[in-house]
Amino acid sequence: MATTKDGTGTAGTPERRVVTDKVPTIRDVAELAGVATSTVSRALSKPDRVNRYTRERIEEAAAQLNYVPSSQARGLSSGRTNAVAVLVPDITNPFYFDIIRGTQHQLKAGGYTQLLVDTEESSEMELEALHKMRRSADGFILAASRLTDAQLAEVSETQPLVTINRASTSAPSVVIDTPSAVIQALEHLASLGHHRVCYVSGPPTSWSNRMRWKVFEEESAQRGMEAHRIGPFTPKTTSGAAAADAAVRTGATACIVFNDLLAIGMLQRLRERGIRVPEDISIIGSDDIFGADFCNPPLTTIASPIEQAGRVAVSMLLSQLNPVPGRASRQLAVMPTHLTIRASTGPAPL
Amino acid sequence: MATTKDGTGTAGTPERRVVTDKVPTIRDVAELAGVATSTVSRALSKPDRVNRYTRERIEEAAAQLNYVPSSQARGLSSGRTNAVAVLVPDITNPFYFDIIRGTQHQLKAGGYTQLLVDTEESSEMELEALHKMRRSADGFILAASRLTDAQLAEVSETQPLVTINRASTSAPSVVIDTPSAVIQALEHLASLGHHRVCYVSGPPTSWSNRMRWKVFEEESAQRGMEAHRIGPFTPKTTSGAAAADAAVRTGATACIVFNDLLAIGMLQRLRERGIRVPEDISIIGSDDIFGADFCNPPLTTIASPIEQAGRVAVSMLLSQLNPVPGRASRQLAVMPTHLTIRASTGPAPL
DNA sequence: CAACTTTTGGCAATCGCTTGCCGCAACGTT
DNA sequence: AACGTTGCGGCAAGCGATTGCCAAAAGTTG
Repeated sequence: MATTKDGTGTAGTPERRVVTDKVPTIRDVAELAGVATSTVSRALSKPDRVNRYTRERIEEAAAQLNYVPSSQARGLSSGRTNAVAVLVPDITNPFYFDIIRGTQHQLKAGGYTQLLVDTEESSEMELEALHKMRRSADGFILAASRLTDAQLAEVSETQPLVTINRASTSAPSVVIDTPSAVIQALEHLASLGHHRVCYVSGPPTSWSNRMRWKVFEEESAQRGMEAHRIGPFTPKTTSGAAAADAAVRTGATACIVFNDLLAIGMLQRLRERGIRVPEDISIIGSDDIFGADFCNPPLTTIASPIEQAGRVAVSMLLSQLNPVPGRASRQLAVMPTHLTIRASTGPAPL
Repeated sequence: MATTKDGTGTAGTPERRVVTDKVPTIRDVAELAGVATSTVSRALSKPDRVNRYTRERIEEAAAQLNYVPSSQARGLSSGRTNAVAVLVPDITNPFYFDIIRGTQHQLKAGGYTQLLVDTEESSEMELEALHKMRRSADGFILAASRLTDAQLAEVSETQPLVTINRASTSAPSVVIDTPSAVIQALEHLASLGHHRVCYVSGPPTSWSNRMRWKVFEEESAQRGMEAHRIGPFTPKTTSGAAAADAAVRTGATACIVFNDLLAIGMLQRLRERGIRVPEDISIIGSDDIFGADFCNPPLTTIASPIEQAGRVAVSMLLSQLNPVPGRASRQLAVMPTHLTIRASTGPAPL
């Protein structure tokens, strides 16, 4: 700050031309450069609309005054805010941290500001945010939206949005390749000799939860495995105890768990109860969140490039906001998954 | 801007007054309520400036139109943006997640929007953000600022800000009670019979890192312990391996580590090398981040209410932004700490 | 060289809201 | 009864940019 430069002469009190508490506006720049404000505006946002020489003069003036355009004013007159709201169901959950990291990164790269909102797993709050921020965001990224298809369709009618982990016909989405992931996991368990498997369910409003169970059910049937299902559980470590107990009661020798958080909670409970993982029961989590590699035992999990999902979602949104005439924007991105095998899975007990 | 307005009656297709794609402005509300826009504005932001009856009529009209004021326009004319920027050195780090969660929560409660920025551990980026967002945020929360005292003083001159984990005479701050924390930790180690202790240092630009070492050094001297120091290390799990190796080489029987991330990384490396924790070496982390309780072994750590720190920081900032005449706003908040003893510390080896 | 097209920059109208100032009523006060 | 007070609402001037429209200047063309 306090850039003490004074370009021209400014004879007078030397040194004191800068700062002076008042922030410079486009008019100050225009004055200094000897042009109209409209020209400054153009020079700064549509560079080829003005003569190169003029532009340079303006840029110099702007730099000299340390000018930063007011996003407020800009937004008001242009209708764009250069901000994108990212809605997540639970900031507490490390899974979303990765998404946030991805979106943050990509938004910054595109010159956008990220408005982070926690919807607390509630579709009402989600709708409310969508409504209230309508004016202050150019678009929305909905991570694991809790909205119904109808709501989603309606909302996407009026505002640009991209969903993550929630397929939808009405809005572009980034999804994880669940089927393939679950199949890989079951394959892994089958090869270890497991026959009785259990799906530990997450929030019923979660689309990905429903998807996982669907594939789990079909695929285990196809392999002649006995499929159980317990839940729903809140996807937090604290629900792990209940989940673990329920899982044990089913008699299953292996579980595929809605997410790592829950899986880690189960791990803790099982250890408390003296049930050995993986000797007595195998656990597979999902998401490969921070911590999955150093919990005890390290968790076998369905890994996916979550951060990248955030990035891709942003790109899709931005290309929707600033369409390139020729190219249609992508409507669906499927992120690949792979099974990261660690120590929480092992041969089925005899 | 294609504003299609026609004020008066618009008798014609009945019923079609609502929605019609165009978002309602304050003028629409005023018209519907039969008052001037200024009255609407007041009714909505300074309720007792207008007659109760009038206000109700306006509120009703607003509700009917589904009116949401434009934060852009509001900001432009009022000079306030109702947004606060939260600057963190590294969104990757779970420690900051807790802060973000805290600030998010409190900001929402106060009707503010959170603008999240990752400064990537760089003081330049921090300054740049501070500068660029000057107009778009009413205030700043600097978590673990990397600025020098002088820079901080200068910046806080022009914009309201609160620092977290960084004491400063120029700006209100929320800090962790480091001395007490380190003393507790050393006390714990002493009682377990440790004599050779090592401080595993984090980023040299981190104020809390410097503080911790200072207290560590003084206090261990006072107890006649042999104090080593290694580092600096990047505070990430990946640096843990180097840190672990260096720590072992010092011959210390216990380490206090700059943060949990690094400590967890060390735990992994030690385990790889077959060095037992806590039998061969004890490890104490700091922050009690997500994962500290379920890593292997669970980490003894200096815990502090981080999320609350975020909340407190926001309260301090907001009370600075909207001062209550009578009450001076707090300049310093010290968050208490306590040692959470888990399984990574034990008696010194013989 | 006249007629046209392109570039380039200025004018001024907005964008949607806030707020200082003013005026009108309805109420007390002496 | 004349004169403050107060309470309440309207007028209109901005806030700081963007942008449609226009005119002058510069470049092209036959």
